[in-house]
Amino acid sequence: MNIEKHIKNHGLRYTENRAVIAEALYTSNHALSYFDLRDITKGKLDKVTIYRTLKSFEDSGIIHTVNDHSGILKYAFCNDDCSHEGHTDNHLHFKCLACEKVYCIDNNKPFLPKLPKGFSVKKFELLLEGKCPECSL
Amino acid sequence: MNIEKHIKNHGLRYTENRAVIAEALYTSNHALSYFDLRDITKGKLDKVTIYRTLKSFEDSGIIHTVNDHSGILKYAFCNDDCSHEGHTDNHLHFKCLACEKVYCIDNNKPFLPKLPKGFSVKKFELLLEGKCPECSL
DNA sequence: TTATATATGCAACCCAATTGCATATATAAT
DNA sequence: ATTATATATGCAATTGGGTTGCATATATAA
Repeated sequence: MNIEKHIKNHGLRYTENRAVIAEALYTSNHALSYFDLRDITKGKLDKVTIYRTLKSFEDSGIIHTVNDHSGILKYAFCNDDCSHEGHTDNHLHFKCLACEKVYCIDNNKPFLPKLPKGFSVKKFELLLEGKCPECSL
Repeated sequence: MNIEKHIKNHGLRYTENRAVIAEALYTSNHALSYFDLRDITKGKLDKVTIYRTLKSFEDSGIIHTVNDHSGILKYAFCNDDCSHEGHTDNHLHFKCLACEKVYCIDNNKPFLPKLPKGFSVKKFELLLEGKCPECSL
């Protein structure tokens, strides 16, 4: 993964800050919050810069937001299917009730529950909660 | 549905305010926010009273919260399976992208996607988005 | 090399939701 | 019924994640 190219390929200017944030999100195995990123960058970046960087990344399809109902938004690196034109809809997130980490999990086989007549589905978001492998040991 | 009994059966004191809020949630076909309830009660109830009533209802299993990622929590009446001991896990919510109403829909046949080894699921929340019957006409 | 668009930092702000505290009211005890 | 006690309510102030305005800095285009 060439972070600089990846950022530029999504139509964004490359900066050191963006590289650090993108790198952190890319290498993490779970979704990161603003606070995670603030700590990772050791408070060197302004809050607004981090939030705006995340917004730019989201708009351009580099990352997507994860709402785990904690009140704190989290962000995760997108696979290659995402772009500024839209994100893939197979969002499946797993939140560990012990460590509270949120993992992105490939939803290999999309399912769709039967809905009453008249409802048509454009996208969905599935949040599973339980115990992650680390916390199950 | 006897609202007074229902409230008392869940271990809460019966008050006029609670009756009005419970009634509104019971009769609505979609989840209501604090703002919806403020309007329904014509601003006669204090904001804190509404929020605390909702909290009490949720804690006692009368209602459950619905997070539709709008930044405003919504609340919906529970079926009889819920109590202070816990809510049923079959949460399935449908948010209309047109009118933005959120509907609770019975998840008759629970599904569970295959997860990588080590993940165990305690509960899940599924949010579907699309068009509701009214907005599809 | 200069011009221009975008990125960054600081301060102030937004707003859904919560907390502290005094008062009112529902239920329990007598 | 009457009093005692726990809970409900209202008001004011606060919290906290996230955003906006604006001046300055920096990346890219000309």
